[in-house]
Amino acid sequence: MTTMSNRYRAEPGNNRPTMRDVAALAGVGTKTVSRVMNDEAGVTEATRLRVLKATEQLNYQLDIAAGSLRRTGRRTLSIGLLLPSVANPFSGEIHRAIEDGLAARGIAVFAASLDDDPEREKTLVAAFLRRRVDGLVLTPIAKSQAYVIPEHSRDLPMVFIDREPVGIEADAVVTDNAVGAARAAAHLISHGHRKLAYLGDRTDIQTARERRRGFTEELGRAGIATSTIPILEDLHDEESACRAAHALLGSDDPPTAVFSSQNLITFGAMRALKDRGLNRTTALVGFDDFSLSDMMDPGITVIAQHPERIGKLAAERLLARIDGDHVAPRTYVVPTELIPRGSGELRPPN
Amino acid sequence: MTTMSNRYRAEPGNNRPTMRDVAALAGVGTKTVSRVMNDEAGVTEATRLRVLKATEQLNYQLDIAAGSLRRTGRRTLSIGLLLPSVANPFSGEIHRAIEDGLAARGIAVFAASLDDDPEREKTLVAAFLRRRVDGLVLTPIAKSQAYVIPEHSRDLPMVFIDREPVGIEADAVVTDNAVGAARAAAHLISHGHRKLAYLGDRTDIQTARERRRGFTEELGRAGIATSTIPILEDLHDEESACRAAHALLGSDDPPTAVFSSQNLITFGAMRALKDRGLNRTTALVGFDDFSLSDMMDPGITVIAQHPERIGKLAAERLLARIDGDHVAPRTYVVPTELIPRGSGELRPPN
DNA sequence: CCTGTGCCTGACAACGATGTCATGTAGCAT
DNA sequence: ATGCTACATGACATCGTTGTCAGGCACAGG
Repeated sequence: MTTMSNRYRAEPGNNRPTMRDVAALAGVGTKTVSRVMNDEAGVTEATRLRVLKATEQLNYQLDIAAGSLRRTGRRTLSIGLLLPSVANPFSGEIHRAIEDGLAARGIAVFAASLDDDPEREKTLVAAFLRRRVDGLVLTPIAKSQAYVIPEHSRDLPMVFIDREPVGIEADAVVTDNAVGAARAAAHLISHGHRKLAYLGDRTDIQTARERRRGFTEELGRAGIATSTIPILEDLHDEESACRAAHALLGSDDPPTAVFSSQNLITFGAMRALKDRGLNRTTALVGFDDFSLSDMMDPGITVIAQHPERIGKLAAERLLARIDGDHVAPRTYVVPTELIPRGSGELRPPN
Repeated sequence: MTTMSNRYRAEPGNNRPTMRDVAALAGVGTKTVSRVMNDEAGVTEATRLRVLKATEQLNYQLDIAAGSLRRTGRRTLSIGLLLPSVANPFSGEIHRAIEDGLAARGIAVFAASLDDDPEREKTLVAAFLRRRVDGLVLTPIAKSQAYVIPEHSRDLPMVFIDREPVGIEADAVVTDNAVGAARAAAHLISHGHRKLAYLGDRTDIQTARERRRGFTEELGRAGIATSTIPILEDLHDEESACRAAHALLGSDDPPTAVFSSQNLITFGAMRALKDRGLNRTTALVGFDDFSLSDMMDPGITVIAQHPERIGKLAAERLLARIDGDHVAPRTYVVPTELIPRGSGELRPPN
C-alpha cells in the first residue's frame, strides 16, 4: 500500500492531469503548453488549438501554486485580508470592494476574522505568510504591528485599513474619525443643544479615541466646558450601551442630545431612548450608517462611513505596491458624511 | 539585468529565506528542518531547538504551497467558498461559521462573490481549482452544476449550501424553506387571517420557489382557495417590493396579512405599510431575520434561518469528505424558527 | 546554392518542500 | 567483543510549473 508507485494515489480516480499529460496528448513539449496556458506569444495558432483541445479533453487546469514556485517574482495571485469579522456588515462591504478591485487581475482573497484578538492577528498573518500571499490588507488590533517589519522590508505589499498601524511605517486607509465626530457635535450644537453626552467604544481602540477627540474638540470650539459633558466609554456591545444610556437618561440632569460612537452603541442608545419614551425628544446622532436607519421613529441621523471607498482605495494601493510602486507610505483618509434623518435634528425643549 | 543570477532578485531585499538557509544555519539537513516545522517525530530535542533558533533568526516561514506539491494527498490547506456576496450579512454569517469550523485544522478560506451571475460561478470555481483547493463550498446559481462533475469524481470534496445543486449528486446544506414558509402561513391563519398575500423573489431561484410552494400548500391545508390569494413574484430588491406592496395594499380588496419571502422584500413591504399607515393594522411575517427587527413598530415577526448552523454543518461535512468519508451524498436540512415580535400577531379587523 | 534572420519549439534545470531510503550511531543483550 | 535493534539524520529524487537557452526550420536576399 505504502510502496505503491507515485504515479497512482491510494484514492481511486484522484489523478488530476498535469501539463505533461496535456503535452503528451497534444504531441508538444510542456513548455509549449505553458506558453498557451499563459497566453504567451510565440505559438502558432495551429499548435495553440491542438493544445487547447487537449486541455479540454483532459479537463486540465493550470496549477497556479506550482507555477508560482518558478515564476518571476513568485507571485501566487492571492492576498490575505484580515477583518474584524467577515460576519460584520461593515467589514463585508470592505471585503467586497477589495475583491472587486483585485478580480480584474485574477487575484484571489484569503479572508479571516480577527475577533478583537491581538494574538489572532499575529497567528493569522503568519498563516497568510506561509501561503506566500502577494500582499496583505490588515485591520490592526494588536498594540504594535512591528512584528511584520521583516516582511515589510522584504517588500511584501501591505495596506492597513480602518486603523493606522503602530510601530511600522506603511500605507493605511482610514475613515476621518475625528472630523466625523466633530461634525456630529457641531450638528447637534447648531440645533441648539448644549447638554450633550458621549457614548463610546473601548478606549484601547484607536478609532474610538479619535472619535472622542473630535467630539470633545468641537465642544471646546463651541465654548462648552468639556467637564460638564458626560463621556461614557468602554461600551462594546448593545447591552452595555443600553445600560449606560439608561443611566444617563435617568439622571437628575439628563442630556438633550446623545452621540454614539459606533453601530452597536447606537442600537443600545436607541433602545434606551425608546424604553423611556424619549426617542422623539432627545436628539441622537450615531457614528456608522446602518440599514433601516430611515425606518426608525424618527429616522436616525448618522455619520456615514464609506466602507466601499475604503476597500476600493486599499485595493488600489495594494495593486500599486504589487506593481512596484515605491513611494513613501502614507495614510489615506476617506471622508465621512452626515446623513440627517430626523433624530439629529430634534431641538432641545424650550 | 535579466541575466542576473537566480539567487538574487531584481528587487532589493526580496530574499525570503528557504529551508536550505535554515538548514545551513542550524547545521542540519533540510529534511530535519522539515521534520521540525511539521512537528514530526524523530528529532532530538537538542536538534529541534537548534532548528527553531535558526528559523527565528532568519524569520523563516514554511512555504505551504511548495510543500503541498510533494505532500501526500497534495493538500494545500485551503478551500474555496462561493457566496452570493461577501457583503451580504447572511452570507457573512455562513462565512464566519465555516472559517471557525476549519480554523482548527489550519485551513484557510478563499472567499468570492457570485452576484447572481451563472457565468461568474463557473469562472470563480475554475479559479479555485487552479489554486488546488482541498475542497469547495458553493452557493449554486447556474442552471446546472454538472460542470464540476469531473472534479467531483476526482474526489474533490464539495458541499453546496443554501440551494441544492442540479445535475450532480453532492452534499448540500439547506434551509427548510418550504416548512418555514408554511409555518408563516399557518401562523397568520391561526391569527384569524384568510386574506393573505405573498411577495416573492425571482422565480429562477430555487429557494424562492420552495418558499412559495410551502406557503401555498399550507393555504390548501387550511382550505383557502389559492386562486383568491395574490402571489406577486420576481421582486428582487426593496424598491420593487415596495411598489408591489403598495399596489396590493391600495387595491379594492387589500389583504389583511402579508408574507414576504426574503429580507429586502420584507423591507419594501414594511416601507409600504408604514407609508400607508397600515403597519399596526396589516399583519406581516418575513422570511429571514434581520437586526433591529425588534425595534420596528410593531416588531417584525420573522421566519429566522440559521446561517451559523448552515455554515457549521457545511464545514463539518467538508472536513469529513476531506478526511476520506465516502458515504453517499445527501442533503442536510437546517430548520427555521418562527420568532414572534408583533407584526405577525396582528389580527384582522372585526 | 549559401547565408542570415526570425520565429517556433522543446530540453533542461530550478523553484521550495517532502517521501523514501540508506547510513550512521548509540544502547543493549549475548 | 560481537551482533542486533532502534532511532536520528541527511542524500536524493520528485511534485508541476516556468525561465533560459539552444536547436531547427522557413523564408528572403545575395
